[in-house]
Amino acid sequence: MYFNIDPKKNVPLYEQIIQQVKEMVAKGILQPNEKLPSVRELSSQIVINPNTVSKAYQELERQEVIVTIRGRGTFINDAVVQSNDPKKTEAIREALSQLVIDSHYAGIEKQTLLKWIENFYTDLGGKNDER
Amino acid sequence: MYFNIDPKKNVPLYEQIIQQVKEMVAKGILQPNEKLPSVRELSSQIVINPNTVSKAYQELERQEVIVTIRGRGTFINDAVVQSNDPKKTEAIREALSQLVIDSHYAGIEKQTLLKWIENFYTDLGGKNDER
Amino acid sequence: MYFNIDPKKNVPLYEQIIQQVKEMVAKGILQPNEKLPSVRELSSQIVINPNTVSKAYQELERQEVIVTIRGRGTFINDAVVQSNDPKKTEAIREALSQLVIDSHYAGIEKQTLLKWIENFYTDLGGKNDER
Amino acid sequence: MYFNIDPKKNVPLYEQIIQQVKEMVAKGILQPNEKLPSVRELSSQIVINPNTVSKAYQELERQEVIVTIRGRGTFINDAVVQSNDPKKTEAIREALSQLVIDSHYAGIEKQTLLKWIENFYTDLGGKNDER
DNA sequence: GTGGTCTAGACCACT
DNA sequence: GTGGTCTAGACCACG
Repeated sequence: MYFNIDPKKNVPLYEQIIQQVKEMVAKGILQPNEKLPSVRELSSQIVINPNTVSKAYQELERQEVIVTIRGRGTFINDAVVQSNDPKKTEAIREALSQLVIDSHYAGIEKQTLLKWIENFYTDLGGKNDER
Repeated sequence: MYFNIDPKKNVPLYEQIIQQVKEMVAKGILQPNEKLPSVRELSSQIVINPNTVSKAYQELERQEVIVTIRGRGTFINDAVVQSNDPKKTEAIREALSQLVIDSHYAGIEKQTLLKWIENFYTDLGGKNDER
Repeated sequence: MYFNIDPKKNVPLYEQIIQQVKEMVAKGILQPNEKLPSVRELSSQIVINPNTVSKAYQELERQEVIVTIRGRGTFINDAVVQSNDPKKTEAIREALSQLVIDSHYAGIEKQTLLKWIENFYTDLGGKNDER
Repeated sequence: MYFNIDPKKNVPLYEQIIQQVKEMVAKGILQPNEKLPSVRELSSQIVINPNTVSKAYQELERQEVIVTIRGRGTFINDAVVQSNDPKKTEAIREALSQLVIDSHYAGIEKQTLLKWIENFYTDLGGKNDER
């Protein structure tokens, strides 16, 4: 459970936690039913306000990535829930569109983008192999 | 020059303007040296405060997408400037990484992402074909 | 943190703030990671609108002189970033050229200019001596 | 009489004319009593609004760089008038101070600045030799 | 008419 | 409490 939180980024701290938990789950670093550190533990580990960690956990629970069992703690959900929400899909499509345009201005070629995507999926694929 | 500004999005209004101008330039809808609507014009067209449009224009000028000539107006820059800024590149790489993870949770397959990218580049490529 | 803002100058207020922060950083009066006054604090201190201070801070952040951490405040950047931007260099060269011509008309001699430059560098050098 | 006017610069057009006339006079390219093009001539030559040229000429006359003789035209003044205005001197000193700080951030070394000044004075010196 | 600057005042997200 | 965004309205320099 190593977090890499950077307050200087303009991504909110709680959002960074969410992203990294989801990333670790997607990559299989965090396994189903594995226990997460408590809010207090994590907040002292990454030197952050407990409320911020709490907010991240609440959002992760809402997204069904983790579940909280009263008195026992928070755990990774059994299975990755795929939302298949059309709104979410459209949002991602738009974000990708903007990313292509930004790449254009940054001088990044299509091949580079495609290669990156392949690599990112390889990272996720490692998880599937272990199944 | 049709803008599609949505105040309900959590993307700031001025950011939406920036994105759409950059998109239109990248797609060749806006040609080099073409005049943009004046701050007042655009602000009344999309029913927004002039200061907000002004902020967008100033940021676009900083990115060298447009140039403003005092007392005359703002114009698309002669050539698209590609920054080749390593920081910008890394930021895009990270954003793409996060996008892949989000796609994973949204149930979007790799093939879909790759197809979208191809399509987006076709939109940009149309500009080159006309040259 | 003493600012000397003069609304009568034709230099914009936000530009005066930028200049003075950069000056204090270059002279070592403001140290890396030091906290700047909050937007509201500074705006009430120098009797100016908060938006104007905000604009100055945002530009300083863009120039990587300061970093802002959400909900916590703004801080001097760890290291002074030297841009080495050819455009910026050329702009300074031109400004210096104009300044020499203006000096000519103002009856300022070359030796005076050279002496002033030496003095200004002594002010900056004091910082290096303390290292 | 070649002018190099760039509307894209954020220096006002009339200011650019003033600067270039003063530069040409200081370098001896324009000699005392030499006739300047009329407002209409110059405005059509550099494709600019006549009012803008007029404004530049008025300011140059105020600074006693040129003189207008009714019905005959405008001419370079007999001698370069050196103002020795303390306010002007202080303004130049401040501008130089800011320029040194900007150089610091742009990664320009003191030696480079000094060398540039020497070069600029060599350009002016050519005039003195011809006297 | 053009953009640039500034003020006053409001609301919001983040910590 | 922190900065970020937006509105409304004003004044100014420039062309």
